[in-house]
Amino acid sequence: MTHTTLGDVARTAGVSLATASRVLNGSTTVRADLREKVMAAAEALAYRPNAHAQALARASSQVVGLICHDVSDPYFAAVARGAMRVAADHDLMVMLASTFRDPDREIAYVSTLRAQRARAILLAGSAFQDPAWERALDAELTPYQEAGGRVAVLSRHRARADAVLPDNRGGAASLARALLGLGHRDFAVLAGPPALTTVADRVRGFREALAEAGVRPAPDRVVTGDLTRDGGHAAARELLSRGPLPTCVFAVADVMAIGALTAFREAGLRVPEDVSLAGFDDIPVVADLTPPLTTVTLPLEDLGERLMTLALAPAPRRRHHRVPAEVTLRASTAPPRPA
Amino acid sequence: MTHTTLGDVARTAGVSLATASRVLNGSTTVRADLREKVMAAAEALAYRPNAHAQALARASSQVVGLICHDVSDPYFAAVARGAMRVAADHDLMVMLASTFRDPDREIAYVSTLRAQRARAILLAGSAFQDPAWERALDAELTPYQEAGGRVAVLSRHRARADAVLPDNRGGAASLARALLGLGHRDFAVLAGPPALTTVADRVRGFREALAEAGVRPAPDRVVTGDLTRDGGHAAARELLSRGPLPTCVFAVADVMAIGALTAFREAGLRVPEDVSLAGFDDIPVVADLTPPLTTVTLPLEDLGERLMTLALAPAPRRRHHRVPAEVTLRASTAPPRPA
DNA sequence: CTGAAAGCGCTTACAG
DNA sequence: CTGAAAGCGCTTACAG
Repeated sequence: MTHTTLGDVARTAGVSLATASRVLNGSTTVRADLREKVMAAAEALAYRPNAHAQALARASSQVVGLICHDVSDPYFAAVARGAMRVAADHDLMVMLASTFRDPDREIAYVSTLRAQRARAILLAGSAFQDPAWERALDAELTPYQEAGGRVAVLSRHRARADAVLPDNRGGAASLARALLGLGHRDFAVLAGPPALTTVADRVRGFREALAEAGVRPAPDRVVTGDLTRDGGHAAARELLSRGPLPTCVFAVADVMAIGALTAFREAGLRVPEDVSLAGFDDIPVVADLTPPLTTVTLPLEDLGERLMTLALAPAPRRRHHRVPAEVTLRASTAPPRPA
Repeated sequence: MTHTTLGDVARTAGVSLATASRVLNGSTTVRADLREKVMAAAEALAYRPNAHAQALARASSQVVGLICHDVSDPYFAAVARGAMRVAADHDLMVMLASTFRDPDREIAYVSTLRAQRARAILLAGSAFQDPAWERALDAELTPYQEAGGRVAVLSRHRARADAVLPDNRGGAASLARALLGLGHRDFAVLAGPPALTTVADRVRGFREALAEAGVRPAPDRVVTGDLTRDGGHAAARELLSRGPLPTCVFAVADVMAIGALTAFREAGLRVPEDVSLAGFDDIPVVADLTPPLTTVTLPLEDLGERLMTLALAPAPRRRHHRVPAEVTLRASTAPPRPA
């Protein structure tokens, strides 16, 4: 890679490196004729300053890192969109990484982003409830932060960092109450990997609210699957194989609910006539499903915007932005059919 | 940002910069005891080499740029996923940019990626059919390529670069033939911005195949909208307002078809009983819609993988990977109701 | 206002 | 095998 350098520009403009640098950085203290020459030379040579050299000389970079579990998951796609919008407003580039829910890979990416001297590192994926992982993550984050790096996390993490905290537990509880309100007493839960804080919080909130009403789903009515469309599909099939269907099914994420919806249809079951179905997140497409999905609405793009904004505006102490999660009732849930 | 430096490591290990560098780069020519000391020091200091300094010294960087129109569009999300997977295999980080279909922003991002000395720049978004834009893009791409940068584009571009070319025109033609085969003669098209090559190619292929059968949709049956869910929703409403519905509607992208499907349902129309509907792309969710959507299948993740692979494996001359597009018939299309 | 020079944090011939 | 030194492409006090 032999790109044009500042030296080339200075030479063809007949000025010193310093002057060329000043012009290109918008300093106003340069004589007009020299400025012209430098601009012309840069233009003629299609010059672009080497961002690495600038980062080194200025000891600051124009990149920010965003780590998520999977960009192609609509939840993260929406969060990334919001975060990238804010980054663009600040003339920052974002390095995006997908861990595919591999804890080790998450840590490796943080390390890489640290090497890149990213201005900030955003952890958009749910944390893993695993002390060893937390320690390893901390071992990367701490030196990064001590060196001036900024960290912001989405959802509950143990990391000492600014955080955007969607009310997963409260949202799930509200949903449970709404479903109880429709008359349901017989529930199943399609859960994701319990090691993920987000999953744990949602399951917990849902169970707690049911318990308040004296309702407890049987253990075999809580099915674990991948936090994906296919995971939801498989979990729903597993549920069907375990015996009589409950009147209402809660999938801890919309992507799982989508898979479940199709599994139910394939089994000849109608939603909500035969079984009510609810999800969580309110990713864009669920309102276009048939029936439109009842879910817990999170302002996804907004979450991403806040996350980036938090990371970019240093504060004396840690900040926690709690974000309410609201139940959105749609046609996929209805009162249970009288037995 | 004052991170630990190689100098710190060398000092605490009691060796020279060169030796420390060698150990950390895996050189085998370093005495075992010194190697140990260096490793220990690096570990103790939580040292991470400065990627900018490395890029400068080695004249090569570990990043590759990916420019798309909108990460939160499932089409790009899937393409990005594939591209990122390949990047991860090569230990490369990807800088992701969304242009939101703003031609100027696209060029600005190419320029920024050039400044980052990205190893490769991938243009995943459809090109704009606009000579001024093409010139401006070329003005960025040419110096980048001359300096050794690699460029790969997805879908038809005029740029002199490696290309992955989904058969948009052929796929749309095949779809048209399949729909004619069902008995349809009365079509509408929900089209995106005609300045996009992808849109132009799909509309053209569809029209050509209809023409071969002596069928021509009336001009007011071709409605233009944004290439989004909302754009499809609006276009479908506009179509409805223009008079009697055709028997079959082709949306040039699945995201538009999703919006159209909901618009039809809101209007009390049943798909496919009252109107058949088909899309293009086969983004993951369309198989879970009710009815599942007939569409033209593109191997989206694969597209992204190929794009990245192409960019990473330099070749003596330009390569064009043509990717077939296959019709996938699902329940959203059916023979027209006898009049 | 302008330029020579030092420095950012690495890598890598080149000596020894 | 190891180290001193030059160099990567910039920026920015410091002189003048």
